[in-house]
Amino acid sequence: MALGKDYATQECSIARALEVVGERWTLLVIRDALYGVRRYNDFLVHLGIPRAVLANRLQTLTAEGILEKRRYQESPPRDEYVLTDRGIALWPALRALGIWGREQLGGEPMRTFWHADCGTELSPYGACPTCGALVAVRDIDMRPGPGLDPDPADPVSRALLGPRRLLQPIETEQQGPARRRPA
Amino acid sequence: MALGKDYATQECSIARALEVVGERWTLLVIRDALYGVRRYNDFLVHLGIPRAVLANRLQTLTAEGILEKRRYQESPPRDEYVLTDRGIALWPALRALGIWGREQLGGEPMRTFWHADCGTELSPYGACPTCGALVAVRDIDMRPGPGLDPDPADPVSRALLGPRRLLQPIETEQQGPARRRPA
DNA sequence: CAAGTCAGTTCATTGACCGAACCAACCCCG
DNA sequence: CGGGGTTGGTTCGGTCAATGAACTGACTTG
Repeated sequence: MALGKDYATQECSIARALEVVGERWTLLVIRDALYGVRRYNDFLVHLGIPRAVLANRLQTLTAEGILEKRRYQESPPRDEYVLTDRGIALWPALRALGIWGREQLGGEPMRTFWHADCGTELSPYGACPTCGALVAVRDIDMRPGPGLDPDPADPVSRALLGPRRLLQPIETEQQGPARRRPA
Repeated sequence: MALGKDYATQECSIARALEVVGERWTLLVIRDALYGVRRYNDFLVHLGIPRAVLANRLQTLTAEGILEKRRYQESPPRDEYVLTDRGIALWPALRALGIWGREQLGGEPMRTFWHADCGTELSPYGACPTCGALVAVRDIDMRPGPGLDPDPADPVSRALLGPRRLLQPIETEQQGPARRRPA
């Protein structure tokens, strides 16, 4: 949201959090990053966000220490954006929002979350009913739920069809340059 | 945020939740409502939100079934805005955001939350360590924390100084009409 | 009736978002 | 080397929302 001057005067941790991650699109970028999206173009097509806004959000989130920009190849220089611990710590907030959305706005669950170590589905607040303890984000398996309606035209959406570990990088088929077309 | 057309295409409960409560100021209005704020003017001065935006948000939230508009006196007709169950259900998401804000952005806790029945401070995810179970929002006591820096000019801020039950309506001193001034 | 409160609405200005176009670096193929 | 293609941006005009200040209208009290 970036309430600018007004949020700054708020005597509240919630307001300060929203000052950083409350802007339009920001939490969805972080959600995608948790799902394993790391590259500019993957965010772009999966979110349907305007290019300028995405560039702005990635820069802001990097400056806030929520994402880290990392060179992952040199030949054509390419960077990826990876969540830091500070970004990963937003998982409980995102999950709480998602649960509210499903319970209150109706619909089948789109994705379900499981403790990878023991195969139990997570409780609403992220604990494992079998183990009793909170589950680290890296130990969470995400599986498609009955309400999921993927977009076949979107490589990221396709990559998220199978069960996946959270934060595990998505491999969209690199289409490489200059492929001659069939016709 | 109200991503408008774009959020609608998102195959995700988080996006649908943000479509409803993600706009600027919206979550802060709901936070205040959880703290017991109910009246237009109290939201106005406590949040420092532009009047037009507040009116818009209250109307939207009422239409979404998150707030309920209620006539509480007739002589000058006055309405108050009270959280519905759907609105109260946002408490875990707001708490998760607040915890992230405090842990990641630094600072002392502004407010602490306790199980009213047994006097134990709540765990980060809203459970009572003593009783073991989740605590209903109405059974939560809010107490000022070390980081709280109240604004003496704001009646709501003053009313929130003492320990309070969540959702318990705030009584700002009704100043009534037409008071002659000291000078 | 004057003065003041509460809950808005109206309005001009500013800023953010949007979509499309454009650009630069690079890579491969012929 | 040139053409075509991809990635990751930036630039630009149009539009839409937020902001702050002023105004309205119902009401009440002195």
